[in-house]
Amino acid sequence: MTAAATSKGAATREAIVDRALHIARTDGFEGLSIGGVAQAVGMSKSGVFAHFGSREELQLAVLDAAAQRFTEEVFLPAIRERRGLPRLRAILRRWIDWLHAGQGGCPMVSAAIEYDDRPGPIRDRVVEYQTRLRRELARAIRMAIDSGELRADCDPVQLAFELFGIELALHHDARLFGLQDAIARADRAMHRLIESYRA
Amino acid sequence: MTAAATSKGAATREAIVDRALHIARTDGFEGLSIGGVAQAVGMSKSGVFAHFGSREELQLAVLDAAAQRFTEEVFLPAIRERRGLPRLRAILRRWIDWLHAGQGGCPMVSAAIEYDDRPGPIRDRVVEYQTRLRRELARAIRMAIDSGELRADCDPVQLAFELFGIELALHHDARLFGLQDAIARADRAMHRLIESYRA
DNA sequence: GACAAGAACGAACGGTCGTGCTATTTCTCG
DNA sequence: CGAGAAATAGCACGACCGTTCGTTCTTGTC
Repeated sequence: MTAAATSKGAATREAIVDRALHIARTDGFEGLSIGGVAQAVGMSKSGVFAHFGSREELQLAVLDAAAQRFTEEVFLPAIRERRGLPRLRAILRRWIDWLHAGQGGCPMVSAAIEYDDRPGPIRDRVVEYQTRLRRELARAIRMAIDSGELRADCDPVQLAFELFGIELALHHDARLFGLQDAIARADRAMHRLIESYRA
Repeated sequence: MTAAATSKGAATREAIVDRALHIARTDGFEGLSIGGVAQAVGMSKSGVFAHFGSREELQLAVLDAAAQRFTEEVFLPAIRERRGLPRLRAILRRWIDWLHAGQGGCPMVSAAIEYDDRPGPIRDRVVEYQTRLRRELARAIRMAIDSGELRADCDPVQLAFELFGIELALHHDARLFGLQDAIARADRAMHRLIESYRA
């Protein structure tokens, strides 16, 4: 049937994307090459190529995979926490963990810097994911306002911007200056920031 | 003599670096190619190559040029302001201007993301420049503490970290979401942050 | 076990990459 | 002006790039 016979193909495709994501963490998305990925998964170039049809499609697939994992490891577990500050704190906590989980930098950060000046499908999708991320973060903040834990005059979008900045600085310092100091700085910055918005 | 006869060569070398810096703004440092730069300045590949001896030396020269311009346009003009908050504010002001002055993202930000996981001379120099930047920023903050404008219990390194995060978020949002909103967010965030450390 | 469909391979393509080498042009200075 | 040095061009090289094509091997179905 039309929907069947995808067991083997889908499995190797997943394996390819997984390895490619690993490569993109250190070499960036523009550093992804069909040949390099093929060698990493132990396949031929044309074998890898056949799964995507173009390099750009491979890059998009890797970007999608990165976004999906971020959602699964940062946002989804956090909804087990009570709405409001606990959930917001859980998101920030897991976000920090995410930034230094695997080796190599966050793929979404790399993609944002690499394509912020290059129009095309990849940039479009980066904007889409970053917009969604910021919206979800603002949503969690808004819940903390509604529950009375943050002040009513707190602008969720503004706080989301400021928290995002701390995550970026953490990402930067962790990779360039050292992990432990960066986490301490980020923890303290977030604590100070949230306290300044406390009801 | 050994120190003479460098007029013409140095001039074209500067022109090459200037154009290369322009390219690196949009394509990143890994996007720099001898051939691409040569075409941009209207020279032959080997002509450009002779000035640097390797691609990496060209990349380093571009990185140095970016750092020098940043110092000239952000830090040097700010020392005309009185020590303390005015000078700190001047730095932040010009830093914001710098981020959206030329088209293309900030080369130092690109370099930091591109090489944070790639050991080598380029990464080493990026770390050096970022360390210096953070130290100078902390120095300006310390002056504002000494002058009594910021609280004595303010940690200069911590505040420098937090301000740096806002600049990164500004850079990110300006290029992905739009300049005006990002500047407004960053301005407000910096104002809030500094007020929270006011004596 | 036959057969069709999917998956992977291997070779080849035009192109660009960085890097040498050798001429040739251009500048500099006595 | 002319000698010598510096600057640039031209060409070739091996390697890798993304992509195409035809073939082979594997897989699942009757």
